[in-house]
Amino acid sequence: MNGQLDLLLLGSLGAGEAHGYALIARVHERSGARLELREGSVYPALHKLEAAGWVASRWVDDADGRRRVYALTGAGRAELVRRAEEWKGFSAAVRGVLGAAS
Amino acid sequence: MNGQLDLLLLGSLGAGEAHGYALIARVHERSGARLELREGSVYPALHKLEAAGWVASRWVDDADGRRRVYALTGAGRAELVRRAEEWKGFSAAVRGVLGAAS
DNA sequence: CTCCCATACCTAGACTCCCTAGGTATGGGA
DNA sequence: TCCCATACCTAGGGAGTCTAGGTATGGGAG
Repeated sequence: MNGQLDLLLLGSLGAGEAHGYALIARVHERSGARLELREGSVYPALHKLEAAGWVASRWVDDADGRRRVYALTGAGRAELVRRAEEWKGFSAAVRGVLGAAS
Repeated sequence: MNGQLDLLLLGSLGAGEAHGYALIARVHERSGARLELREGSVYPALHKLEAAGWVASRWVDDADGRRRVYALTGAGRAELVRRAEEWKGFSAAVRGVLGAAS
C-alpha cells in the first residue's frame, strides 16, 4: 500500500474503535472501493502499532465469536495528526513535480 | 520514495530531457524542496525505465564532461499519463479514508 | 601546479514493507 | 452434516529503495 498502511489504519481508527476485519471493510468503503487491504498485511501492522503504543486492543467474546477490538490511544491520535500532515506534504510535493507535465 | 520513484522520474522528464544528476535537482525544485532523491535510487531506476522502453538515453561528451541524457519515449509518455491517473486515484482514496478523521 | 571539491555516473548488499500462502477456530445456512 | 463467511494469525518471499562504497573529470583555491 505504498508505505501508507499505518496511516490508513490510524486514520480509520480515528473514526472509532474497530476490529481487524471491520477495518478492512472500513478502508474499502471510505476509499470508494479503491483500496483493498489484506489480512496478512493488516494484522501484523496492528500488532506493530500496538507495540508502538499508538493503539490499544481488548478481546471481546460474545455470541458472534471472538474479536480483538482496537482503539486509538492519545499518542496514536497525535501520531495520526503528524502522519496526516506528512502525507499532505508528500502528495503536494508529487503534485508539484507532476504539475505542468500532467 | 514510497513506491512513486518511477512516476516522479517520468513526470520530471515530461518537462524535457535531462541527465540523472539534473533530474535529482529538478525533482527537488519542483517539489518545493520537499523531495530529495538519492543517486543510488535514481540511476538503477532510470536503467529499469530504459529497459522497459519508457525512456531512451544518449551519451553527451562536451567540455563539461560526460553525461547520459534521458528523454521520454512515446510509450513513456503514455505510461506517465497512466501512472499519473493511478496516483490521482490513490491519493483521492487516501484522502477519503482520512476524511473525517483528519 | 597541486590538491580538493562539485559534478556525474555506477553497483552490491542490506533493509523495510507488504503480499502470498498457508493455518486455526466458530457460527449459521444449505 | 458440510461448507462458507467471519475472524484471527504467522512464516517466508519479493519488490523497491537506501546505504555505502567506488570511478572519473573539470575547475577553483592555495
